[in-house]
Amino acid sequence: MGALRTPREKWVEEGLRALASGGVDAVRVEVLAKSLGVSKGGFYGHFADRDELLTEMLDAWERESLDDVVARVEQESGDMMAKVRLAGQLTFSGDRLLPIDLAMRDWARRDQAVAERLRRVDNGRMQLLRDAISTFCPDPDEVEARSLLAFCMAIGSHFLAADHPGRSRVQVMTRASELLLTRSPDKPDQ
Amino acid sequence: MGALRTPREKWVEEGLRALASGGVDAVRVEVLAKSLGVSKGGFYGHFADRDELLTEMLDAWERESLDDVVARVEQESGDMMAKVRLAGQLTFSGDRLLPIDLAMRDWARRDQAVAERLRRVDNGRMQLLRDAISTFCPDPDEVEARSLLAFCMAIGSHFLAADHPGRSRVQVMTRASELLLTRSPDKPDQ
DNA sequence: GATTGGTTATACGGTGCCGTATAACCGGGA
DNA sequence: TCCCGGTTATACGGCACCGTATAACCAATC
Repeated sequence: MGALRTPREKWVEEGLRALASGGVDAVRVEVLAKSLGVSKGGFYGHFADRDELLTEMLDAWERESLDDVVARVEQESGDMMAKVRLAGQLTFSGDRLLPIDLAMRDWARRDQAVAERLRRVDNGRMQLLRDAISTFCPDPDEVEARSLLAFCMAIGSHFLAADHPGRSRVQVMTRASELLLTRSPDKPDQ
Repeated sequence: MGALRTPREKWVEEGLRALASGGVDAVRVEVLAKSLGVSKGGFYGHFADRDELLTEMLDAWERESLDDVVARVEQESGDMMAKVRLAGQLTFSGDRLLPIDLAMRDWARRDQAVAERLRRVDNGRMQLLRDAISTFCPDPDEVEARSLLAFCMAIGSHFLAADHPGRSRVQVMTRASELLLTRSPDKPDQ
């Protein structure tokens, strides 16, 4: 029998790379073939059509950015806060997952199936935030609000183009994180 | 002389509509023509090529979502907080500007020229937030952090798919806004 | 080393889009 | 009314991509 010379995973991997750098519309099988140094002939041995590749990409991404991440986070020894930091590092730094994540979010706005996947992933991440913030914030409504703000910042900052005169973006984000992830002084009862 | 039957602005308008619902890659000359009930013949009388339409769309959007908005905001009679609310309403509610805004942000990630436009627009909006938050928050670093968080929430919430068990998204955002746009109790000096 | 099965290159028809060319159209000025 | 210039429809060649068909290929097995 012939061996798998460029297996399914190669196509998925290259597809995610194309998605990250050019959006869904940049995922073209003939383009991927050229990037892999291969003709598109073999593609249709692995996939029925382009759509099948796209859902395969969704599967791979969901697994990698949700299941794999929570697996690694759960065996983290530190406290809740350390777990959140680890999860953030795993998915939002490194040049691989972040651009894919952002592209997925734009894609999800126009495709219901993608939105569903994203919902699963985001719910997983939100739960991490809730657990961490709950350790110092007693009001569940405020926990939810802070979690949303933290998540929105992690994502939204990549979609913002504003400058911060005299400061760097990371400086501002560091300060913002302190506001969100730190016990605020007790409010005087009003 | 012949009259302008479907003038430049019509094409730009339809282009922005396509951008809003399908991203830049959905802005196709022949598609717009069909939407306008016209053949593409006339298009190339107004524009040299598709790129010229795209930059024209950028011009129109920048004008409408920055210049027009600040003009209307400046003649708002209320306090700073009211101005921010008005600006937010003008650009983030209504079904017109918001989807265009989101599409622009994704586009900007792959096109430097678009990123420049977005920067101008975002800087204008950030300044509104700074001015408003400064009225009750004395620490300029914290003003910057709160402004970033508020802006990130306004944008990022549209890219998040997470649920909030037992609450609605607007409820959580309302609570989050209170956290950001309201004086927090003085910290005990530590 | 011949067989065999999946894997691959190549060629093909079809489609959607770009930008050009050309001729028909049409309303205001002579 | 007749021209005239800009506006438009239509047709065209080109390109990129899809999915199919077919034959060459190649590694494992016999």
